[in-house]
Amino acid sequence: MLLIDVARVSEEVARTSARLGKIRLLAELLGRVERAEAEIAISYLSGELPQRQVGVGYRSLRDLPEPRQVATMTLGRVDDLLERIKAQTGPGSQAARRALVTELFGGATRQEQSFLVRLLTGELRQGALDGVMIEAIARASGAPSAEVRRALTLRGWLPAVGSAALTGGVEALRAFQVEVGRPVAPMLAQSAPTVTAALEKIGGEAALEWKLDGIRVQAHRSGEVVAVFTRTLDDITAQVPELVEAVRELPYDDLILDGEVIALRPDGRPEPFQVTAARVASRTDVARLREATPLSVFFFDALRLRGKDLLDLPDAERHAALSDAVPESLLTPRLVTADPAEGEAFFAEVVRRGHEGVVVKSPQTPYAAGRRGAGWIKVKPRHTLDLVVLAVEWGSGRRQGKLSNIHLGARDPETGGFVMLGKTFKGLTDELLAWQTERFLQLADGPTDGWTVHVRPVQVVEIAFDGVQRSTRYPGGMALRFARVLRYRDDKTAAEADTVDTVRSLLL
DNA sequence: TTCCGACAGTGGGGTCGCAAT
DNA sequence: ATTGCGACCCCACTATCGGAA
Repeated sequence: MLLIDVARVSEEVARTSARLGKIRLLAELLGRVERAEAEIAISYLSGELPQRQVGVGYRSLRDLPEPRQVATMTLGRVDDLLERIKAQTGPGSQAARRALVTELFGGATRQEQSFLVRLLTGELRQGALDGVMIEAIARASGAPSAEVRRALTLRGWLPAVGSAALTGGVEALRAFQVEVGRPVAPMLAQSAPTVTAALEKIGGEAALEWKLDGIRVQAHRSGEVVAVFTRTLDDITAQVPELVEAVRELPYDDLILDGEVIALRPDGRPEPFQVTAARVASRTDVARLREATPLSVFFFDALRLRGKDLLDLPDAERHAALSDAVPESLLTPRLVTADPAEGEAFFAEVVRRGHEGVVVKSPQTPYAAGRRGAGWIKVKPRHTLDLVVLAVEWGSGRRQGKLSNIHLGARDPETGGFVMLGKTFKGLTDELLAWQTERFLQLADGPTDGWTVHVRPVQVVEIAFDGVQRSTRYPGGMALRFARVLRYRDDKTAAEADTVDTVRSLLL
C-alpha cells in the first residue's frame, strides 16, 4: 500500500466529524491493506510509530525538501527509513538522521509530507486515535470491540492486536493473555472535588487510599526475574533497584502488582515530586543515587498472584489477596468506610502529612485496565490565587485564531511590577476564548513576535492550581503546578492581586 | 428526548540523556 | 561546560459524539 492512501484516508477522517463515519473510513482501509503492512497502517492511522520514537521532533522538521509531484512511496519504504533513522546513534548521528529525514521527505508529496510531520510530532489531529481505531479494527475484522479492547490492555500495542484480529478474528484476539514480563495498561482514576462527592458517586461503602505524589509502577515477577514498568509501559527496572529487591523478597514468585514509588524524607514526609522524578529518571550511577535519595514503594493492587489472574475480581477481593501477599510496610494505607465525615477526616490527615490526596475506590469494580473508570476517584486539595495576565499566546488546532495560553503574574510589592509564575490554557470555554481574544487585543502593548501578545497588566484572573514548585525557568524561582482558569475577575484591580510573598509562603 | 461516558485535543512544568557547540 | 532537542514523568480541562436511560 502507498503512503498516499493512508494520508488521504487520514485527511478524510479529519474532515468527518461523526465518529461512526471515521470508523467506517478507517475500517474500509483496513479491509484492503495487505496483511504484511497492516501493523504499519494501523500504527500510522492511530497516531503512533511502530518504532515508538525515532529521535525526530518538531524542531528537526522545520525546513523540508521540495515535495514530489507523484506519490510513489510504499508503507514498507517509509517504515524502513524510520527504522534507519532510529538506528542512528553516537557522534555524527544528528547529521546522519538529518540526511535520512531529507531522503524520507524528499520522496514524499506535499500531502504525504504534511501527514508525516503530524505523525512524527504526535499531532495527527484527525479526531481518531486508539479509541476510534479499536472500533475500526472490530468492524474490519468482524470481532466485537470489547475483544479488541481486552487484547489491547493485555498486549499494550494496538497494531499487533489489530493485525492479529484481521488475520485470525476473535480466536486470535482471545489468544492474548496476561503474561508476566509484559505490562498491562494500568487502570486510571476520575476526579472529584471532595471525598464526600466521591463517596456519593460510588454510593455506599468505599475504600480510601493515600494518593502518593510519586511515579506509578507495575511490578512483575517470574521466578527471580523482576521487571518494573511505568504508566506508559516503559521499562524502568534498572532505575529502581529498591523496588526490585522488595519484590524479590515477597513469598510469591509469579505476580503482577500495581503501586507507586516515591522518595520519602527520613521523617517519613514526602520529598517534592521533582525529587522523586529526578531519581527515577536517572539511569547513570543509580547505586550512588539511591544512597542520597532512597525510593520507597507502596502497592495498592494485585493483578496476578501465585500464577492466578485477578483482573476480573472485585477490588475488595484483589486487595485481600494483596494484603495477604505483601507486608504491611509495602501497602498503601487504606480505610474502608461509607461515612463522609470519617472520609473527610482521613483526607485531612493525609494532606496534613504532606501527601497529594486520596483515591476513593469502589469495592465492587474489577481492574479496568487502560480505562478511566468510575471505580477509582481521586481527590486532591485545590489552591486558588488572583493573578494578573501579562501576555497571551495564539492558539493552534481548534484554537487557531484565538488567544489561548495566558501568562500569569503575581504582584511584587517591592517593585510595583509583576513576577511571572507560569502559563495556562486550561479551563477555558469557547465563550471565554472568544471573550479573552477580544479583551487582550484591546490591551495589547509593546512588540509582538507574531506568537506572543504582550498586554498591559490590568486584567485579574482567578487561577486554581495544585501547588507551587521550584523553578529555574521563571524569575521568581517558583512556578505553579497544574494551573487552570476558574474565572476572570472584573471586580478586582491589578493592585489587589495576590503577591509573590503569598505564593512563596505556599512553596514551603 | 435528555443524559452521560468515553475520547480527542490543547497544551502546562520539570527532568534526564545525548549530540553538538 | 553549556545549549538544544527529544522523550517521558506528572497532569486539568472542555467539546463532541453516540449509546443509555
